[in-house]
Amino acid sequence: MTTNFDFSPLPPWPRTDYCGALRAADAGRQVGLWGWVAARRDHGGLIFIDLRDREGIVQLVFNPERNPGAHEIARALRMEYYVAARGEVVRRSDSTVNAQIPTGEIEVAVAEAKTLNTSLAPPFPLGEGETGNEEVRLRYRYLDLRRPEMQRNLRRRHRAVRAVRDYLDGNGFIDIETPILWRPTPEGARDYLVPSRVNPGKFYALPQSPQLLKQLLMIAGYDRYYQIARCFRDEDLRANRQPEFSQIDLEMTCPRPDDIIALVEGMLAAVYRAVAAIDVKPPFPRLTYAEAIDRFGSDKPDMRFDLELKRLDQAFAATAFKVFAEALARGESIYGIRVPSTIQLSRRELDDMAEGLKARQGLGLAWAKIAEGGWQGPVAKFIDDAARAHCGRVAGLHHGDTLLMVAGRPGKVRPTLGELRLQLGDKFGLRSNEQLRFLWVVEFPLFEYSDQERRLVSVNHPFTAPHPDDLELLRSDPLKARALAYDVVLNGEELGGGSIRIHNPDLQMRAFELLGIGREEAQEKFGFLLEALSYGAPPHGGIALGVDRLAMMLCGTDSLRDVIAFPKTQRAVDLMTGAPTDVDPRQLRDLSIKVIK
RNA sequence: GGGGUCGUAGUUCAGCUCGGUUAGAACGCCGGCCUGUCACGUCGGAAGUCGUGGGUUCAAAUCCCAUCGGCCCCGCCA
Repeated sequence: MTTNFDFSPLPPWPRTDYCGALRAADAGRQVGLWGWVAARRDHGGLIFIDLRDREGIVQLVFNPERNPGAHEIARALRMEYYVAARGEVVRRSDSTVNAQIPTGEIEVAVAEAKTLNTSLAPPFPLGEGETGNEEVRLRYRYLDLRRPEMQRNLRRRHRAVRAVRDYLDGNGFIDIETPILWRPTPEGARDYLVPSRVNPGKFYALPQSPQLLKQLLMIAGYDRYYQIARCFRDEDLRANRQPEFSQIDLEMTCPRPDDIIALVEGMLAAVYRAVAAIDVKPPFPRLTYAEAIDRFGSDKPDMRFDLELKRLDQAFAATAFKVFAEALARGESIYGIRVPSTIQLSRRELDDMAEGLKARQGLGLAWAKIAEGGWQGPVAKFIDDAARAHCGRVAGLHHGDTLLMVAGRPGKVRPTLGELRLQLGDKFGLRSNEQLRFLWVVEFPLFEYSDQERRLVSVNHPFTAPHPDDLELLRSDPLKARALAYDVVLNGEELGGGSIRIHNPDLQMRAFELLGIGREEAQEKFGFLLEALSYGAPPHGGIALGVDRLAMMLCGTDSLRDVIAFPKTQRAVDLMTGAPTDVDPRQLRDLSIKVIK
């Protein structure tokens, strides 16, 4: 710890430029620079300092003969000292140009320098291309954020958000803030609760999203609303999930799904243009939910590669292969994946794959290599020519391909093969970030059955409008009813989702009933919504997109922590500040809260 | 709640299978020398509760048990 209380006044010269912004054209100019010492090369006589600020680094030269005062200061400089320097930009001689850095054609001959602050030796290197242990990086996040990569990531995120704001503003959307202290909601993720001191024993909840608030803004007549909204969900973390995150949240009156889809396509195109100078070309392809599940085993398929699932029930309708015949007799299905000849799976790899499926999913894997002389593999002999021909047609088999086959309930087989498909994609380098494959998944089901809760639950949320063609199904077979909901997917990552909302109070009440929310509970928890819908609520709908995930894609990283300034660990802890922490008993008393352990 | 993986100098890592002298390397740090380096060079030096606790053993970084923490995944995430 330093005991030096010299709070240096600022130097008498102004900062004229950013270090990293100087170029050959600046030669001859007198400049003032402030920055951190990124490298120090002391030749005993000449001293070179790489000075870094947010725009990059530039080389400072301290010459003991020309400026002994400045040279004396440079001798004491160490890594990460914060320094002000004044001097002339000079063109480097040909032999000393450094082509590796943007400022390499010039350097600054320092006439005067001042150390504005000293620094302890940094606990990890802050240079380009260096990353340390994430635990240490998070503990000293303010140093980690000095690293050029992190500076780049956060500024890309900034540019993306700016492009979104410009685009939505240009389309007549109004930015309106909504409360962070809100009310707990049944359904959905676990709420973060905030105790109310003024109302002992009562709690606010942090919003999981401003869903109902933006609906109320539509009812209130703002017509087009957006917000970069902070959302909170008290669920376990993942590489792409933090407990607090940001959404581009928007809502408009009287949209058709196509209107929202076109709007978002334009927005994403604007973002990619502004941030990455990449031309993404709407319209994006669309798949229905049913098709996505059937062909890719996922509601957010990665479209960068093929390896589609193929239903082979027909091919094996009359098979003598006992395992398949019995599965079909049980009403199960057989799905296959054609692995093209460009991907050669060894016997060992196939065995490992089969073992994995057996152990984790209890599913058996059958496979066959399509060789010149016919099918080869442990089960080939059980599969007759008719079935082979049929598989060949359905899956488009060629010589050299491998066909993977699994029998079981579609509800189990498809997601399992969908997962296997992604593993194969990873393993064989088919998921390159060079490609951008956007996709809309539409016509989600309105409800699904929750084994855990033993009731219907919303696939999207309880305010999602049913497809107008499926209103009758709400009575007869609600599980078959489709929703006016749509998700936008990029490279297998869900970027966002939205829907047309219910604007009729009776229909909304019907939806609550189907979810097992009785009249009384609905009134208590959503009375304000039902009431608002009764006052001339216009039809409305919208969407929300994850800002953090979008930033991840734009930065080509696979961790959300790389695009969030102060993220939390997997156990939802902030390693820098130690939050969450114990609190003073007095605070708890004020809140009428007793902690039980 | 569960599975996997990692934890050794400030940092990155080796050593751990098969227990045995003083736990090594590189980078960083400190000091000397050095006027064209840019990962400067060069000479010298300091630096370790081997995550923590317990056990086995004559002896534990190494084997066993528990525990804490980082990361990845399952469950969870309307």
